[in-house]
Amino acid sequence: MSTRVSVRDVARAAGVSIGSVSRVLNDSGYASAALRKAVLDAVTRLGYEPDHTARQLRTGHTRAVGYLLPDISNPAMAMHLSAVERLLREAGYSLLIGSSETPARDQELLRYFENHRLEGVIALPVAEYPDPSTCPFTACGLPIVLVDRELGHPFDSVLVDHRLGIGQAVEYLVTLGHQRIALFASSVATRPGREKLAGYREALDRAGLAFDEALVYLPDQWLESPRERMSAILQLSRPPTALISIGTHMLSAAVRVARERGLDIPRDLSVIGIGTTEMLELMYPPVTSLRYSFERSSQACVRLMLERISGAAAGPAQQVMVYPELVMGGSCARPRCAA
Amino acid sequence: MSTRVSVRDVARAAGVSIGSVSRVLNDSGYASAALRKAVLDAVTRLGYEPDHTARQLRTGHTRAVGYLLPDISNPAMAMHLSAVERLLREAGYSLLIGSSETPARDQELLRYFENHRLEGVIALPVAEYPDPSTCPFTACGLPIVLVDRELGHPFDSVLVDHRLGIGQAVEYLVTLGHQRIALFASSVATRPGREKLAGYREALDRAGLAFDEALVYLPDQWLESPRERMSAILQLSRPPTALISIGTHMLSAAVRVARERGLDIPRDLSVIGIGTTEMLELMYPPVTSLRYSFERSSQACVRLMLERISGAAAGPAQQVMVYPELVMGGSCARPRCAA
DNA sequence: TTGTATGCGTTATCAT
DNA sequence: ATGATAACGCATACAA
Repeated sequence: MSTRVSVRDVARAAGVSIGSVSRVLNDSGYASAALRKAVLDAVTRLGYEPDHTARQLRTGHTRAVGYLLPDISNPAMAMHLSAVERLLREAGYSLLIGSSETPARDQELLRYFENHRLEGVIALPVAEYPDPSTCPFTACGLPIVLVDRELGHPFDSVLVDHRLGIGQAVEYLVTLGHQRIALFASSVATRPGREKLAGYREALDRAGLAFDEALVYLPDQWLESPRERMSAILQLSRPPTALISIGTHMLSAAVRVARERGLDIPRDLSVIGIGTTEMLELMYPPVTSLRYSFERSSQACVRLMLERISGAAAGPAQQVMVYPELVMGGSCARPRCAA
Repeated sequence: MSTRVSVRDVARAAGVSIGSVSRVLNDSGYASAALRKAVLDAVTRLGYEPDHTARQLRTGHTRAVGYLLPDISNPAMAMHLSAVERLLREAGYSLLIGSSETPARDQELLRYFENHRLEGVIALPVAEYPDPSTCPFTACGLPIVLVDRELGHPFDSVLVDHRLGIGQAVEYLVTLGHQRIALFASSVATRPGREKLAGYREALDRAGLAFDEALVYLPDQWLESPRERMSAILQLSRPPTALISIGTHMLSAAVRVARERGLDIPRDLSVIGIGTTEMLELMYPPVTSLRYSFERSSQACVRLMLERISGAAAGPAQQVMVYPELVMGGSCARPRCAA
């Protein structure tokens, strides 16, 4: 591999100074038409491409942001990542990804991002830090946009209104006549699970239904699998007639257990999924589900990030709320023996 | 934000020269125990972190590789990406991702990666370039590892033996008594579709069955949706009794059409999916499917890349083959009226 | 309008 | 064994 051509080579070939080359290429300062042409000709002739590393060292900006997430292979996260990457690239930024399965990795990755002089971090921390003084995000000097997480200290963030969404789902099921509704969601250790549980309880209250702990599965650790829990729930003296569940894994496990027991969907069990269409299309009947737009969420993320980087937003942390909607499928019906 | 601490600050605080600081930190050259301690103390006291950009400019290596893929939100690709990211990071490298939906973007991204001085590129090009002289990958000076693609010019690559996999799937169905087997896969414009078609034809030949073009759907453009095609296929005078299909989207669409027509799986239609467990678990009965290990594929990718970067592999391009296996579910049965 | 010179933070090559 | 200094490729303040 021959050594790359630099500004110096271009300057020599064009018979001008390196300063002039730089000025023409960056449209900074004055440059006569003749000089301009000479430089541009030399550039194309030599196939010059500026070295990003050197420019970076000189100007101090990398035009790159980091994306910290617990698990890239999670389909929902991958879709969000995908949209963010596209939007940032359109804005001239590139994306460095880092997966952080543990809180310790959060800190490590943030330091890594800082040392690489990234200009900001979009993050879905795997855990929330109750104490701001030990929270690595608080300590990080970079602009940060949180996705559906709360970290005590106020950060720019894009939040999904899970509370509202679950409320709608529960109300819909109640309208159909359901009184025993199971909820499978993620741990209350992070915002999505916490808000879903809150929305669930609020909606039950509004409907005058009792909250039954036995019907909710919000695993902190996976001591008990969704399969096991679903089995136990179906053996209750008063089993649920409806299920609201997140994601592909939990939902598929729960539904399979139900079907293995001979239950028909929606005749014996109504089901509402939470997630994207794509994955849930596989089920038959198509599952009624709670969805929100990744596109909108990603746009908000990128907007907040760019505003913060450019300094357009210098004030306090901003929150953007994204609203889910209930998309009707064929997985819900009136319970068989409505009370 | 206060200005960062540099080697100079550390040197001053430790009462030594910047050269000594660098030597201690990089374990290069000599350093007495006393000097060593003084430097290390100053480093921790000031919280010094080396600037990656400057180091990069000086040493010429970025310890970063690019990952070029058509679509991050594709679950299979996301899983591969996820594993690659983890393995590379363990080896001290970071990953810059770039999604390229069109061939024009391939070139743009590769140039981008070159200018950013990445040390290599792992790529799943969206299209294959028949003419090596117009292939941007051939022009790219960086080490390249291709994932399940062939680009004429020999590149390091990790390939899946789709031909073998489809062969197994067809043979299994033939053993059950099927004679009309439909195939839904990606376009023959890239390797996966091409190899699948080849494996399909070979297996039919071996079984003494005729190839019927009407039963294969390998869309180049999506002029016709999987739904439409499946509808047409089921209206044939001799409709298929079995279906082999890739991915979540095609498979779910095809299966849904079949079910809407009242067909039962596996009684009226046997189904073999190609992809990962996770997604296909949603179906009931669980779908028999062709799988290969993303972990193994990713490991091979990273190994090839690191060998090429380190210079350990200086010879001709290497190919690593990954073999799929048929995982039994409950979506296949003998055809209703076996000939 | 253009050329020259300095510095970004490191590493590495020289002296000492 | 350690300290001074050049150079990586670029942008820019300043001189011309």
